[in-house]
Amino acid sequence: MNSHLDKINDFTARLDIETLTALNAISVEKIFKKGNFLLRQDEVCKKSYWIEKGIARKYYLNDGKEITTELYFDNDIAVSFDSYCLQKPSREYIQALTDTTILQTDFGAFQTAKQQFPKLAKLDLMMTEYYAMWLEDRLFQFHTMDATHRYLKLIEDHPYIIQNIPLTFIASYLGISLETLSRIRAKK
Amino acid sequence: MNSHLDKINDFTARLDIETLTALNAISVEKIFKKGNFLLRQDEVCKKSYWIEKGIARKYYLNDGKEITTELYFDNDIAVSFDSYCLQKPSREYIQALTDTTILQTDFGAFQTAKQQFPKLAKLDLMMTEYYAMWLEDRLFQFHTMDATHRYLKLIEDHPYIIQNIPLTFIASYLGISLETLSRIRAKK
DNA sequence: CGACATATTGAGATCCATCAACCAATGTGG
DNA sequence: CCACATTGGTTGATGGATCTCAATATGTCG
Repeated sequence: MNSHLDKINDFTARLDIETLTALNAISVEKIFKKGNFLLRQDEVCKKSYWIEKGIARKYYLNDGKEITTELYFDNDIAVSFDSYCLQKPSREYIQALTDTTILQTDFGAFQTAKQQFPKLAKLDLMMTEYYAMWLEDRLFQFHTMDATHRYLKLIEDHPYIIQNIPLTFIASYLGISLETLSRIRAKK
Repeated sequence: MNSHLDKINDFTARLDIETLTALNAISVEKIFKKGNFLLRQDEVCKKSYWIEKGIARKYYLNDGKEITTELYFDNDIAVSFDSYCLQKPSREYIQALTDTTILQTDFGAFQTAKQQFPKLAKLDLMMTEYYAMWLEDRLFQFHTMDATHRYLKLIEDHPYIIQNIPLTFIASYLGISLETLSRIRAKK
């Protein structure tokens, strides 16, 4: 799985200066304070957000309850995927959980840049593929693992997660109740 | 969600003759008998399979038990995604559930063709995006709906499914046991 | 210190899996 | 054309995992 991420990193590391310059030209650094929103429901996701430093989460409301769909750390890229691809209103919120430094890239400008710099188009495809594989893996976990195993897998992959993120968000990310998560943690 | 599929159909409908000819040149029609495998575990998925007519499923083995991850009908495209993208051995099987006519396209030839015909590259991205959105939606269902609602959603989206596919596969696709599915059906 | 968010713990209810028996339709070999 | 196996589906009893509601505890920060 991570071999694809390696491929992406390798690919970006080898980008020629012209392509990199073009990418920089359409990107802006921004800082979001803890609790602030990079994106809200019903807004169109017009930027991709590269998390330089900090923690963020993506979530939506279902029956008034927040369901966390993704957690972001350093070097992750955050978008509300269908809103970004289709440029339609987002069902999801993206929120900074700590003070977070972000490099945001404009959707429209990126589409234009892709036409001039084919490597950016290639990069776009690779990142989309990576996201699809990540989703497949997450689905696999929901399909085959119970709450305890999903939790163990999560802290195995991201040990630092428990120090930095409130349990409520982790529980909802794992698709279990806060109470169940608390009990799982009490046991082991 | 389906607006993206519309976009794809619209896009393919408008492809120029040169691009279409190139695509045809690297595609072959094949027929698989009911029960036969388009792809087995540990093989590399070197083709994409466009289902012209018939039904197929994708599944993997977990603890010796089959878990169905996707069901395919007319005009769906089947691949074992990570095996196809990374050209590494597949965890998944793809199997014809009826006699099935398929247009298969070679991975390597398609990569080459993409360089010559940018519209194929665009198409590749669009289809990958569509798959990611489909996965997001499926994850959403696992996250928010119980067995009954997942079943009702499935027959709402694909009413013909129950006439054509054994309950065992549908149950495992929904992430529930055969018995539970049977009881759900008995009720409503 | 007080106040509000965050986490733990307990008890009961609910969903669903598992195991096992059973049934109906279909196919096959003798 | 019958005896029997196979496949696909149903039904019942039981237990385990997890949710919900509610009470209590622990933080954390003004």
